[in-house]
Amino acid sequence: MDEAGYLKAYDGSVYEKPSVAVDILIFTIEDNKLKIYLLEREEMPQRGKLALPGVIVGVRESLDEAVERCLLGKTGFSDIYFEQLYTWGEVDRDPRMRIISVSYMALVPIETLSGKSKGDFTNWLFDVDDLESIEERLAFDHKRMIACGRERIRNKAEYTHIAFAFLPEIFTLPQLQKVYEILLGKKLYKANFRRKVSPMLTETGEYTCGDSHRPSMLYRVSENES
Amino acid sequence: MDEAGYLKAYDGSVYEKPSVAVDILIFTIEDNKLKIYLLEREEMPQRGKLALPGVIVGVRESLDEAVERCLLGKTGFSDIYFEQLYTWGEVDRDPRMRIISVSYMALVPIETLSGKSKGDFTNWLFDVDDLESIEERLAFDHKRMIACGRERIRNKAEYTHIAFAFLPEIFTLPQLQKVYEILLGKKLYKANFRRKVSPMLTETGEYTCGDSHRPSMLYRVSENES
DNA sequence: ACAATAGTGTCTGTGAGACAGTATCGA
DNA sequence: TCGATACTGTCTCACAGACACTATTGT
Repeated sequence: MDEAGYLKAYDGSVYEKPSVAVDILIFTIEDNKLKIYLLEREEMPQRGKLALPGVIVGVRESLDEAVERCLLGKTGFSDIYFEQLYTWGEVDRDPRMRIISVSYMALVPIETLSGKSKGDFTNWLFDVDDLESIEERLAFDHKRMIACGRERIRNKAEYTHIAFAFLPEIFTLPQLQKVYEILLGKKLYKANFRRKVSPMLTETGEYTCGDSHRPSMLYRVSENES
Repeated sequence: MDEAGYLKAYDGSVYEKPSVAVDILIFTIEDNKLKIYLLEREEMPQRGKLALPGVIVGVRESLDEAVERCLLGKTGFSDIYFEQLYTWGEVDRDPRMRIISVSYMALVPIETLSGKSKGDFTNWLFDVDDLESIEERLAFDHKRMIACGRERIRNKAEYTHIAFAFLPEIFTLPQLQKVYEILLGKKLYKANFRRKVSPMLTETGEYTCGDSHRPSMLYRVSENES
């Protein structure tokens, strides 16, 4: 019934198919800013413009597998948290051909990126809350995709634990608070914040040191949370 | 570069493409229950099983246009509220061929459905909170799609106004409360509920009558809301 | 001693939850 | 008058917000 890209209907007629891609919004926190990983396009059209990493979905590959293939190829990592965002299906969103894009977002601690990196990642990290400055350089409809991801992060920071995805296993409460403030885009009160998050954390008993001020206790996420 | 279903890569090789479909979860409220519209499949495979209405997305048609085409074809209506839910991309979710499904949910008042219906709709409406009883009759992976939609409704009922999509323009507060109770799956306190919703409603001044008890004021959603 | 940041105690106001009461229809 | 449902008043308690206070490091 399905032969290599054509769809044969019951009346025998044959239809063209759209292509399907996944595009990935890789977010991280660097210099107290929420940043996104973008690549400079090397091919026409839109050559030189900034684009999300993405791949065409193969016919024998699930969407999640395509995401993992893309993440592994672009960053050298597997084992990264990601979730589906939205599927963009306008006819003319890509000038080359009809292509439907399933967007995902991945959240990574900056330590992971710069640690085993191949190539210099930080050159390709852009402040998400200052997109205006690179607005003209963004390819296709990737600007609104990023806006969509930014909103999702803001919302999910309120009622889920995505903030932890930006931190290593062990972290301090001031670090965690800073992440929340960046994701939510507003200052928080220390005492209230600590009351709120402490029930889901476990003390390690260890402290930071060498900071020329009072040390900070190190925590990890409790077993039953995460 | 793109010829009728094949994707030609830069090295000249040619890849097969997946097909793309939209599947629609049409929800309504009937007999104080949240129900979903399902069709009995007339073709193999899974003939006789219950399936969501859906269509294959054409190459010159956006996802939203495909949804509208499907809604119009199955229900005879345009102008229905719908939103995208999730995109399902496992390789073997359909035994016939590789097909990626973008699921949407549509919310309609039962009056709209039964009003200008073509055919008897209520025969195809199933209680969403009693899926176990028809679990074996559900086609493909449509059961988990419905579960996904059910959850979305429960969540969005808390912080958005989707409840109104199930009601006509004019309604009473007891009616509205009942809708919320069905969507959330729990009883609410009358006084608290009224305090919460009344700020976004406008009184019409009209009342219900003939009900053998105290009449109920009729409301509509205020201009700046909805 | 001082700068700097970590961490705590406590007051206040708002709002959800719970429940008891009053109002108004048809029969 | 009574059954039934619409609608209102008010108490309590938990918790977010706000702010002032104490604690502990390096220099």
